[in-house]
Parts: sequence; C-alpha cells; structure tokens
Amino acid sequence: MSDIDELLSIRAAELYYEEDKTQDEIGTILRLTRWKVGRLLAQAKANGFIRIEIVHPRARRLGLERALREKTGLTDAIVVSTAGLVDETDLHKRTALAAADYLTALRPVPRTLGISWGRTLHDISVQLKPGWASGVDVVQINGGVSLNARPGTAAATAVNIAQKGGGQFTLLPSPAILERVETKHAIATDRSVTAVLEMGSAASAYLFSAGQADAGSAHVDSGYLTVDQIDELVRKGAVGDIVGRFIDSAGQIVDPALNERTFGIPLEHLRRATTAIAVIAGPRKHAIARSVVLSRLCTVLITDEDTAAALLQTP
Amino acid sequence: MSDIDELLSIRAAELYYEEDKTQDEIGTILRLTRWKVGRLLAQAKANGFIRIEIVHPRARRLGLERALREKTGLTDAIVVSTAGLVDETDLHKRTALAAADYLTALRPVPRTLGISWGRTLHDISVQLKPGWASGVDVVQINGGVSLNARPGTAAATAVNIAQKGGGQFTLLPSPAILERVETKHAIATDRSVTAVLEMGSAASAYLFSAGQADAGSAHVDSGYLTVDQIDELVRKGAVGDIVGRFIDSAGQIVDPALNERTFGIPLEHLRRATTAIAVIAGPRKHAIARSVVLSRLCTVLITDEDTAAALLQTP
DNA sequence: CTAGCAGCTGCTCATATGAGCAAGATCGCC
DNA sequence: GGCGATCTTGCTCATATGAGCAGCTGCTAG
Repeated sequence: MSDIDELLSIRAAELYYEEDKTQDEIGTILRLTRWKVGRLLAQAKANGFIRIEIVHPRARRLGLERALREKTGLTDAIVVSTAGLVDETDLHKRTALAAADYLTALRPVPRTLGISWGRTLHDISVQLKPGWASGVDVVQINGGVSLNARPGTAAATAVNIAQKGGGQFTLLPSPAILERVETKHAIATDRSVTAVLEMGSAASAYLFSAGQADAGSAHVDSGYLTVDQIDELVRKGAVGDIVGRFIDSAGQIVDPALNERTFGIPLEHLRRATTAIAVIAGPRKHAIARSVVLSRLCTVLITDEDTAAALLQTP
Repeated sequence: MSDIDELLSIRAAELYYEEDKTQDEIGTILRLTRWKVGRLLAQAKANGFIRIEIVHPRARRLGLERALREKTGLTDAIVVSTAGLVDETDLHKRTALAAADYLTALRPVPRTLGISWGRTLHDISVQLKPGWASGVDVVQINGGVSLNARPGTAAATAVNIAQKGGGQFTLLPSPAILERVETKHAIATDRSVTAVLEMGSAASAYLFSAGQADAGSAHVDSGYLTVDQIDELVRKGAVGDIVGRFIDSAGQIVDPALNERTFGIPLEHLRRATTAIAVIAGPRKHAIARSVVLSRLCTVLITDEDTAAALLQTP
C-alpha cells in the first residue's frame, strides 16, 4: 500500500471510530468516494492499525481459546483478557471469577468435585456465588494441613465451595508432604484416610491449580519445603507442582522419593479423568501451565491471555 | 443495567468484535433476538467496555483536538496519539512528524517562517520532506549559538528547513543569553543583527517549541545557565522557557533582568502573530504547555494526548 | 385490586456497509 | 512505444445495522 494511502486510512479510521462519521461523510471530508473509504478502513484493519479491546473483568479472548483447543486437544479453554489490568491481584481475581463462572455453568453438574487447595482455589471459593449448584459434594484430593501459614485455609476453601454449592465436604486429614515415607504409609493405611482417597479417586470432576517451582512456591510458605529443596528440584528439571507433586516440563514426576512422601491422589487419576479443570494464571506460571497441558493432566484450562499466548508459541 | 445483561453484553462484544460474527449469529448463539444483541452492544459501548485505539505513528486524537480548540480558543490543535508508544524518543518523533505534516499542509503558505531551535525543532527539520514547500524563507527568532554542546545544530535546523522548503535562511548571529546587559545592547544595535530581528518580527508565521524549567533544560546543556540558576528561576515561579525566555504559569516573564540579557524577538510579537505554532510534547512539559496556551503565546498547539488531557483538566 | 406508568421487547423501515464485477488506469517487459 | 498483466476504481446489489414506534410486562400507589 502506498504511503499516502496509509496516511489516508489512518485519517479515515480516526473519523470513523473516534468521530462516529459514516463512510460517506468521511468521503466528503477527505474528497474520496465512499467505496474508497471503505477499502481504506479495511486496509487499516488488515494492517493491524485498529486495536479493539474489551475492557471488563469478565472479558475473555475467544480467539486464543479456540487456538488452544485446536492446538492442544483440550476439551475446553477459558482465557481471560488482561486488558485494563492494574496489578497481579487483579489478574488472580479475574481468573478466579472465570473459574467460578465456568464451574457454575458446567454440565453435566458433577456429583463429586475433587479439589486441591492454595491461593487460587481459595479465590475461586470466594468468587463462587451461594447456590452456584445444588448438591455438589466436595472432596480434597491432596494433603492440606498447612504447617505454619494461615492454618485452616485449605479446609475453609473446601467447606466454602461445598456449602455454597449445597453439598457435603470431605477433608483429607493429612499433611501435604510427610517427613518419612514410613509415616506416609502408616497414615495411608488408616481406614478414615483411605476412604477419602477412594472418594477423591472416584470424583466426577477435578478442580485444581498449580504452583511454580521457585522461592515463591506455596510449599515454602506452608513450611513443607525449604528454598534449598526447591532449588534442588529445579536442578532436577522441576517446573512446578500440581496437587503437591513436582513435575518436569514433560509432566513426569521429578523426585520419586519425594513423590512417595506426598499425600494425595496420584497424577494418573487426573490424566484419566473426564473433567479435570486446571486454573493456572500469572507470568511465573507459563512453564508449569505448558507442562500440565501438554502432558494431558487436564481437560480444561482456565488461564490468562499472556500465558495462553506463551503456550501457543512453541509446541 | 442488570448484572446478567452486563455479562451478556461482554459475551456479545467478544463475538462481535473478536470473532466477526453478525448480530444475528450472536443472537442464535446466546439465544437472544438480534435486536437485543444490538442493544447489548450499544450498552457495552456506552459503558466504555469497548476501547478502540488506532495504533499508528501518525494517529491523532480528533476528540481532544476539538475539545482543546473549544476550551482555549486556539485556531488549531494537533494531538498525537500515544497508543502503542514504546519510549519517549518515539513520542518526540511522532510529534515532530505531526508538526512536519502540519507545516506542509499549512495554507496560506507562509512567506517567511520564524523559528526557534532545540531538540524539537531539529526533529521537525529531519521529518520535513524535501520539497515540503516552494519558497519559504526561514529566519531564526532567538539567539542560537550553542556554547558547548553540539555546536551548529541551531543553525543546521534553520538551514535544513529552508533548503527542504526551497527558500533562503537567515541566522541570528548571537548567543541565546548574554553575560552582561551592556553586551546585549551593543550587539542589538549592530546593523546586521537588527535586520535579522526585524525580519523575524515581520515573519508571516512562527514555529517554536518550549523547554521545561528543570535540570534537564536545554539551557543547561548549552551552557547558558547552571542548574542553580534554573532552581532560582523555579523559585520565582518559572514553569519553562519559550524562545529562550522564562515564564511563569500566567505567561509572564519571571526574571526581567535575565530577560533583558536574552536575545530574540519579544514574546509580544508571538502574541500578536496570526500564526504561531507551538510544538510542546512530553510528560515534563505539561506546565509550560498550559502556560503557553492560556497566555495566548500560540495560535496553534501541536502536542501529545497526555499533555492535551492534562491541559483540559483544570482551566 | 387496578389504573397509571416506566421500561423492555419485537417489530418495520431507512440507512450504512460489504461482496463482487466490469471498466479503466498503471505498470513492467520487451 | 506497444501490449498484456495486474491493480485500482466506481458501480450494483445483497446484507447488516440503527432509529423509531406500538404493544407488553411488571411494578407501585392509591
């Protein structure tokens, strides 16, 4: 396109989009026929000079959602827009809202919902409206007794989701990671615990988040792991954790010994699930999101547009 | 509007603007009539959820231009968009480009153009296309022999503009500010100098920029003033300088003694001019831009959208 | 209970816009 | 300088959209 046409297309776009003039009026102003104006506007669009953003906490990026579904084979993908975002808290809120909306609209309504815990799940439990479902039972799928930070939040999350959804809740009475493998095995044989794990393994849908493998990991806050231990995991290839288990970029368990001491349903149950909803958003979670999606740990991904775009880059 | 309608309007907007669906198709998807869809889209627009930006170096903000003209009585206002801007250099380039475009399209074509000097004017001289006019003579309106930094740029600017415009150039052979008032008067009586000043005073149009009053002032770089002297001027109320003369927020000379030693046409000549084009852009120039416009030192303002918005805030 | 009213809905009709096509302009290539 | 190839232009016609209006719904105040 000639330079003069490019300039004209910008002038036309200003009059069309900012001043709400018709193409005919623009033609009169710029001394062009209205067809020429139409073509200039089409060029401006084609050249990417016109950027249209939907600025709203509930705005989604349908194009990215479609691209994700097609490229990765996900059943569903929800991508929240980052337009007009002020800070990362805002991003978390939007993602949680999208997850709550998705859960509310999910059909068939799950009989039993297996959930993990953490900041993301807590946010979702807050965003869910009372009465979002009627009779959805909630069961924890990984150990959730926090060692030092905000005790009880893991339990509160499950309770909240269940109560707002008019169902029962079942907690997994165990830490996320045990010191000694013998303790793990001892607990795992307790009848009250195996019943919960069986219930979790038979859940009709799963809802979980993921943590990145760095000093900001929730495992560090909760006191289960030290920063040094995380560093060691990263050296072994860890990109993050999912329901408490650290995986590499291929979705494989990084440290079998640690995994053995980790309490919760095995990752294979997620891989076999009909509905496994992963909610993973934020700039530090690109790697773990990619791993979860590519290794088919989820059937549904709820994320932000930057993470989605990163996911679409290489695979 | 109800909450549910708001959500629907966002879903409709996504389908309309991102997926290029017709309102009728959206109606089928969302189980609404196409008229309802049209109304939802209108609401989304009215609520400001739809943001349309024209991303292009030449994009302007016509709405702000009109508001500026109406509120301040300027003959013309050019407001360049900051959409998609990467850094401040980019902003300077866009503004200079807009000034060059404006000058090229200016009718009637000025016989003689009085110009100041500085980074902005230099940028404009670069952006002007050879042959932008035929036969426009250029004359410097304030002293421009730089003391230490990049000697000759002031002259080069004038030469460039004149040559590309097919006209003669006339330099003002004097420093911007003289040490002693006696020297100023001595120079001012020299025939070769008075001729230039007369020519400058009779110019048919003026093109000038402005400097902010802080340590980054061009006067500091050029060696005419020290940072301490600028601080002193600020204490007296200076917000910036125009053709070398420091003014306060009301457009009044701040330091009469310094003004007496400053070489160039008096500000009153700008105030009486038919066409006085001020090119002032950048976050640090909001105060001086306001002063110049409100005290009617220019008839045309070329600026960026942030400065324009700031200008429209209070007055 | 019901008259009055505000707001919403689905429609008709006028207008704005995009697709497609034939004629004209422009270009490069010899 | 001639001549086909390609690009651009102005058009017709079909479609999409917005304005305006009548009827309906639901709500409130007597």
